[in-house]
Amino acid sequence: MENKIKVMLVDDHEMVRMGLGAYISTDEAIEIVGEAGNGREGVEMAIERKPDVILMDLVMEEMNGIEATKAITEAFKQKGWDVKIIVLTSFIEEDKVMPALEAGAFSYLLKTSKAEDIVRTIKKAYEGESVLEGKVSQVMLNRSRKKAEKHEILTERELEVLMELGRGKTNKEISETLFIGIKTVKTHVSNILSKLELEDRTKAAVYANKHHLMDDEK
Amino acid sequence: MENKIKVMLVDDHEMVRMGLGAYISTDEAIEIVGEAGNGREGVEMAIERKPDVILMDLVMEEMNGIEATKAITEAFKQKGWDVKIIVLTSFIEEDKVMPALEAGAFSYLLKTSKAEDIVRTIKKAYEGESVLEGKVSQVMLNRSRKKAEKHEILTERELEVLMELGRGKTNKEISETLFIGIKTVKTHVSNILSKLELEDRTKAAVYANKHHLMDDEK
DNA sequence: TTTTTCCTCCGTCTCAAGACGGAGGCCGCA
DNA sequence: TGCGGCCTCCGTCTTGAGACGGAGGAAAAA
Repeated sequence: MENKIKVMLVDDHEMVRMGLGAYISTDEAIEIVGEAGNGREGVEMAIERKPDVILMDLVMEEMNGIEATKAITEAFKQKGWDVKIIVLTSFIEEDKVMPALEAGAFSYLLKTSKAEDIVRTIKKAYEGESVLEGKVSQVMLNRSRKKAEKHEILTERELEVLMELGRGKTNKEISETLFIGIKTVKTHVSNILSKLELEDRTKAAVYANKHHLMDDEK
Repeated sequence: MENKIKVMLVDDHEMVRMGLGAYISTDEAIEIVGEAGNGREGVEMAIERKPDVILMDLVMEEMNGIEATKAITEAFKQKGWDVKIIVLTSFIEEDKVMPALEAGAFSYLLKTSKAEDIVRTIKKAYEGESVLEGKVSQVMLNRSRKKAEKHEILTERELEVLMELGRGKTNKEISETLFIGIKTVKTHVSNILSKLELEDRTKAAVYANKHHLMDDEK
């Protein structure tokens, strides 16, 4: 058979690559054309070997799966090639499902999946059919339903203030950080509290932390 | 050769078990005597098959790796048997390293380890030599050095108050929750702030959240 | 037993916080 | 062009927060 599905593995766990490789290769319709241990390698190898399907881990050093996915889909689009990327991850990381799909991931599977399910997903992906783990679609539903996250009704500036609140700063400190007057900060804080239906800055700080609003720097 | 090292795998990722199994079995000195997909199965199977070494994942449904490790070491100790449990996990989960070792884990490896390193660790464990991933020992050092986690110098009562602070409560609310006077709450808060070298309750709330002090109920 | 530590409560005083009202400037949209 | 939303700043007023000092009781340590 000439037209085997060319599959590439990108995962920093050697044993996972071995396990996947071992099982997948037993299927006659599939052929492993490469294995990469991190995102960067994965991107280079993908461009070099033009696989049909890529199994991509998310958590990796050097370059994570989401960046790699984005890089590969962009590169392939430029060249007019086609590839289906299946994200394969250890557990459902809420905040990574959507970014992964936005980056161009085609399917989303958990590593706890049975080997035969993975093979089935590869074949379906090759045929153009997307597979999302049951729990994944639930997460997406939650997203779109809970989309009315309270803090999304805040203006940009108020959100900045809320982030500073989340760091535990006083009005004075915030005014110095954002280069505005203390009175202005007070106004923003008041608006934030009423919009979020909170009583005081402490509750706002807790809110900001629980919603991971300041995960950028530190 | 009769005396092969009897190894058991406990991991809910089928492909990891396959990968490990495939590689390990190629070594003549080692024999896989069982594979379990969660902690409970693992415990039962361990008691039934008396392996010499167990490779144990931490994150599993049904019963996690730490509980399983504890259960197995206790059961084996009662029966006078011996077993070395090697924890094999995806990434260093700070809070789980120590509990795992306390539960009786003998070695601690990352899944990013190369297959041959894992085999080497198995053999060393069988011979009684413990192997800890480099980063793991660093974590332990950090622990013992940073052991002076600020909030550990707080009295029990102050810690309770800090937890309420972390939930964003006012002095009045705290006084009602803990059935003490507002003045008393103020005293505690003052002491907490000076002990933790913080300026106000908001910073204390952020501190409590960052250190996951109220992860019990909600 | 004496001493220390911790939890409890009281009052006073100062100041940051927050509510409320008002106002000017900028920008996008109708 | 005019309207509305947003960011900015001002003042006044009330109150919760926090510092400071003092004190009693219970329980553990010396």
